[in-house]
Amino acid sequence: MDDKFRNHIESIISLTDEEYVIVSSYFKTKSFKKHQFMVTVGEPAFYNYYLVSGLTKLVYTDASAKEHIIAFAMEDWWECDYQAYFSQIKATLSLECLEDTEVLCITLSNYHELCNALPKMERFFLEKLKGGFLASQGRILSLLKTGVQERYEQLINEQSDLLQRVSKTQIAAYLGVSREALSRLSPK
Amino acid sequence: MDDKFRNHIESIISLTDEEYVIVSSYFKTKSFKKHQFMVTVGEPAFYNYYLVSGLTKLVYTDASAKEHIIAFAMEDWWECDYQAYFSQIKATLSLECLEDTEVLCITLSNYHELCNALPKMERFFLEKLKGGFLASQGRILSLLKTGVQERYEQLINEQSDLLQRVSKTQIAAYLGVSREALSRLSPK
DNA sequence: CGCGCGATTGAGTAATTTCAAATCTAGTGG
DNA sequence: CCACTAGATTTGAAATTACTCAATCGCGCG
Repeated sequence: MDDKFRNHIESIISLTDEEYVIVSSYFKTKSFKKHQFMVTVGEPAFYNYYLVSGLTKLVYTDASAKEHIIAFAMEDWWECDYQAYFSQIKATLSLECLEDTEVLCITLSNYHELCNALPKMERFFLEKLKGGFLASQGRILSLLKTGVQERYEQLINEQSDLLQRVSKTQIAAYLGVSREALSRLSPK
Repeated sequence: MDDKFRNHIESIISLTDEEYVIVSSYFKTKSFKKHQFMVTVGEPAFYNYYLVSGLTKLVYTDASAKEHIIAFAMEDWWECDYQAYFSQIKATLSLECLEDTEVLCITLSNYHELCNALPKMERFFLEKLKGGFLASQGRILSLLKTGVQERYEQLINEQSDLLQRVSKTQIAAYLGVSREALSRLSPK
């Protein structure tokens, strides 16, 4: 049933059947419907989520109710308000489903216990964190390079799958421009 | 001599004297003068640097020779073109000294060997990566919240030390606005 | 058919960039 | 102590870009 998850982990470290059973035991399965919130602003972020399927957006809603999308997450990605999760404080970001979504999730204390029980999982999480860090730095760079046009084209090239699953309003909130400005760019 | 470095590590994991000797043996000391490059675009990023003292900027220079500052790094920070370092490809970012800088540095292969020799160092690096990831996500958010004014005020509050050591031209390149626009903001 | 949502278009306004010139500051040598 | 220079900062003004608010278009669904 969770072959996908096992493959995901084994792309970084190898596991025996017994070890995989141990790993699995620390996770819980959940499902969410489109428009449901996996993390809600003002509430604790109990879980770190591995997306088995579906699509979510990690959002900051500012004082004037405008949404800013920090990241999309889909199949095989991990997502969460990590600031809130790791510090066990209330979430300032929301994680909302844009499609029906299946996840495996783990609490922070289970995460620590799992790393104790199976230290090599620490290497796995380190690699994931590394990936997240590099992706974030790349995004900072693309936001600084100012050219909205360029950012949009880069998105078209590198994440064309996203464009088919997400409204342009969401894309605009991700690129950091108004939906009208996005609409006036290059050949659709 | 390296008490500072030891304290830095021991703020996350504890080390015996012998262990600290092992750790140290994987690092090399270097010093750079103001305006020297610790990482140069087009060359491999051989080292990950721990800054003992000094100040550096991590920069992307775009096609029109405009500089975009991804991050500043100072005492007790780690910095490097991580994309290039971890993938062992040529750097697309430069790391330049804004002041004379003393570092401890480690190659990628030494990093791997160190983690094998002393697995708990993996937890240390994981924590550092976590810090970098959270900082990057915070920066993405502050770039999306658009208000340049707000970004500048946030910088004044949270990094007032930086303002005294860095020119406004650099600050502007970090905030993502022209130096003229920055100059026209709030009461200096 | 008509409703509702997303995308587009239009027009006026606000913010930012660009280029140029003026000002300021710190360090140097007379 | 003063003049001089180089670099950084500020100011000015025009041009560009993006935002906001409003209206319209397009399409799927009940």
